[in-house]
Amino acid sequence: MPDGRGDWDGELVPDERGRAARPEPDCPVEIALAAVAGRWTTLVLRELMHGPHSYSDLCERLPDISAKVLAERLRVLEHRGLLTHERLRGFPVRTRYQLTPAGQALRPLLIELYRTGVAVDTALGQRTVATADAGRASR
Amino acid sequence: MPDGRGDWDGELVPDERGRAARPEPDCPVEIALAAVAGRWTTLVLRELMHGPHSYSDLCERLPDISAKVLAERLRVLEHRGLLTHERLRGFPVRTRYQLTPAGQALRPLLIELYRTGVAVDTALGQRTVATADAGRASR
DNA sequence: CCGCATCCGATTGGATACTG
DNA sequence: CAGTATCCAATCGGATGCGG
Repeated sequence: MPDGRGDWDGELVPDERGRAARPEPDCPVEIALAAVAGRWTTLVLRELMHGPHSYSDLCERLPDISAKVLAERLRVLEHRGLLTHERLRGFPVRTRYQLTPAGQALRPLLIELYRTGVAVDTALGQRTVATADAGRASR
Repeated sequence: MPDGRGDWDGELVPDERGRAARPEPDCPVEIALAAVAGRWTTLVLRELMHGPHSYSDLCERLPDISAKVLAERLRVLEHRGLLTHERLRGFPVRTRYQLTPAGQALRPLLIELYRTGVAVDTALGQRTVATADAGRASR
């Protein structure tokens, strides 16, 4: 075996890029994680998933995000090719943020994140009942 | 509408917990993100997905992770109920880290992260080609 | 073998104030 | 309306060294 390990799980690690021994930026898992990383990012993506929005649209729908962080998230998402922005002429000025196909490709991931969160929650609930003292190791 | 919005996407936001206007710790998406958050975390999970491992097993398979970070990841994952550890008697001492059912519930998410990373990559490749054309045509 | 303690540079995200 | 600029406290992750 090239990497000295023959016990890879083909479902979990379908090809060579998933066998990295360290976090590599070109590993698909890292690419996906980077796309949704950072506080507020998934919420911004959620809003953009149902169509283009202006900056102030996003501010309204996410009232507690600061201008700095929102601008930063949009900048990074654009830099990664996940969205584009377009300045619309007229007054007042508006900007239209819109997901690219690459950005829309994140939709199944958001759905899976939600589903997994529910599944973990459920499993923890079961565990609390099943092994009532297993989770109290930390302090 | 309770929240003044009737345009929620039922696939993306199946229930009330996904409609938060801010990152809430009890939102399923946040729960799942928290589980895989942090550098090295998905790699540690990947290793534990195919069975229990000792601390030094993990060190060997992830040679570049520092002891501090590995211990920290294991501590947090345990605190979240995603794994358990068990000290095995004998010499030398060994510790057995093992995923709980809640931890195993992360498997589909890891698979989806990989799949999404590939999809984003592919879409970006397409876009480079597509916008290269569009750019020539429109500009 | 299995970690924890400490130090430290870098990054993060929030608050506030200001501009085209 | 759509952001930028600056400051700041908190967290993160890596390195090193030590203890059970």
